[in-house]
Amino acid sequence: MNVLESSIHGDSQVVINEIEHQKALLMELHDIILPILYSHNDRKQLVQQLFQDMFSSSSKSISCLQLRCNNDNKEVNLIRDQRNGGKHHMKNCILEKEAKNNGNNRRKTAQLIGSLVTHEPHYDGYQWRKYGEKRISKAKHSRSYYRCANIKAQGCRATKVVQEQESDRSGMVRLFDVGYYGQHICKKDDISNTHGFETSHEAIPRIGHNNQRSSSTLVHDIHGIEDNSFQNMVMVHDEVEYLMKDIEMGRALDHDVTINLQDFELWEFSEQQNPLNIWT
DNA sequence: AAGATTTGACCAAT
DNA sequence: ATTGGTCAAATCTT
Repeated sequence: MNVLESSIHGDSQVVINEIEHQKALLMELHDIILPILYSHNDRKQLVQQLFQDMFSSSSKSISCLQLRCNNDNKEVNLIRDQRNGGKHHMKNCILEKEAKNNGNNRRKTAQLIGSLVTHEPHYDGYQWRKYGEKRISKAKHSRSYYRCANIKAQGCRATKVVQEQESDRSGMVRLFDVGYYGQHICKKDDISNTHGFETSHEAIPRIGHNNQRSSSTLVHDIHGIEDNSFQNMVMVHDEVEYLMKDIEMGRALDHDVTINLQDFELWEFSEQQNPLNIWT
């Protein structure tokens, strides 16, 4: 790994830290402002919605960055293996083994390839179809099971499992554990409806409010960018759009965060191990 | 009508 | 017997 690559991932960590910092400040501001507005119910609702939108937007940015880093690492490793003619063969063997196990679909056979904790479990750049939900003993929230939407068209057998965590601060923050199983073998833009960056699953309902969205989180018109040599890459430029929106918000809150657009494009070629340790 | 989600049933693992 | 992952019919949405 060269110095440039190292600095690129370092930058992404800096951005994540800054956004986390913004979120913390937002929470503080939220706790200060809400009590002041106790007698102005109409404004209070609006302000609460604005806070919710800003918080949600920051969370999306972090999710994007985290997943981005992970996908880069996986893709880069794959490309390196292809160059070396080595581990890639092993990967194919694993996939074949998974396919052969098809007869036993009642038990999970795909290996866990990663997990993360996020506020936006449905916002990871892939399209998923829910195929089950289960109440888990001793857990407050049920667990949801999703398959890649490309299973029919391309036989992509990737799945993910989402479960909301029980911890909760002030009712405003909801955290979800997301586990990813099996590698994506699909090209994402083969799905008929690729306008949404989020999964087609309905968005997580907002707490203590109707589901109307303010202008800041209105429908994002996002389209995937496919690079033949980097299939399954997430949509770099669209993430940058999101990030720029969040940076604008950061400026509004008087936090000076700078992002070099070129850095994000360069991530596709970096070879560093996961610097964030988000995949456990 | 087609596609997506919900939900109870089924079944393997423990 | 219990748990949790998956199936598939029913239902909902577009």
